[in-house]
Amino acid sequence: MDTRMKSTPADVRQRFRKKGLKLTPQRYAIYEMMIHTDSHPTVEDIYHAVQPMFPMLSLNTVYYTLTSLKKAGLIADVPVQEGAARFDANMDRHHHLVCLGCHKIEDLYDPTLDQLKISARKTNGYLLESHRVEFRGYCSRCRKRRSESNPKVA
Amino acid sequence: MDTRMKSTPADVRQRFRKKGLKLTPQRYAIYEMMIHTDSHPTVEDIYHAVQPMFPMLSLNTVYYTLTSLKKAGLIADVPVQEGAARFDANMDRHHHLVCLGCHKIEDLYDPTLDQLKISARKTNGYLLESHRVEFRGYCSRCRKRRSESNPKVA
DNA sequence: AATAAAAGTGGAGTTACTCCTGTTTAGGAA
DNA sequence: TTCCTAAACAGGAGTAACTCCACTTTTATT
Repeated sequence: MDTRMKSTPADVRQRFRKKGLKLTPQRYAIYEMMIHTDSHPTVEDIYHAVQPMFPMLSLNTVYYTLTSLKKAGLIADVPVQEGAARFDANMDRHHHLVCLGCHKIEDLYDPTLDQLKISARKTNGYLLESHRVEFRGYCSRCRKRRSESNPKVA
Repeated sequence: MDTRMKSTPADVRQRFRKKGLKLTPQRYAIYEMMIHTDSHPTVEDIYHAVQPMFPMLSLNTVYYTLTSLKKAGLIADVPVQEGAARFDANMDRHHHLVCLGCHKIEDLYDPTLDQLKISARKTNGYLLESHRVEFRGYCSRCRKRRSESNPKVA
């Protein structure tokens, strides 16, 4: 179900090579970190996770690396209303569940959503490439916090 | 189909009152402008459209007004990957068609998309409030521009 | 007409990037 | 194995898009 599971160092090396990306220690660490989380981290999150291994790491390098990985199609970014950009190394077809309270983003796998179509008439002349579905609400923790301060909300 | 059509000045006055919003000339002009466009304008777009009528208008007022209108549920913002936030005074249920070339956003009405559901098991404990669907591609103008410079793309 | 809360203004401050310059390094070629 | 060049890295400066603050003005109510 998830391509991230079968990413040995050799897999990563080959994947980078195929895209013409050089494999530097910093870049490898950033990509590794992203592959092993499903938290949709921000640039800051990634920087703080990787910086201990590379004390001289520049925030700039994180930005540059994310841009390179995105161009190569190895990661994607998740559009959000609030705050900093969020990134995702899970390139399998999926959608998102977004918490309106804590801004947590969870993955949602649903083949029905993958197959959504709209009639040609409604595409308005667009050549469609993809679509995404986002469900919004409150995660269980935020629900609890909200119902404690305001018993009216479920 | 579109609540924006039946917004006379009296309607707007009443709508504001109901939400406890004072009706100032600046605020009225901003809301009016938003009601009469389907371009999903940015803060800058709104400022430039309204400022000629109010030479002393502060960009800050536009931000403050948009925040107030959003809190009151009279407008919504559209999450986008690139650039500044986009706003929408069309509060009817609808989805969006986003151009990857020029970042134009068009409205998409489709009852099937409105009624999407996911199984309780997949909601992961979330209390869902809403969902949105975004179709991405290239609008007719960007398609033409792209096919001129690169005949391989449709 | 008086009043209080809300709204408007301009300026300073902050966040999240983005650009620039110079240095280092990966990976292919000699 | 060393050499070479494009790619990648680091640090600093610069910018866009807000956000906050202090003060003034206006709205809607009494």
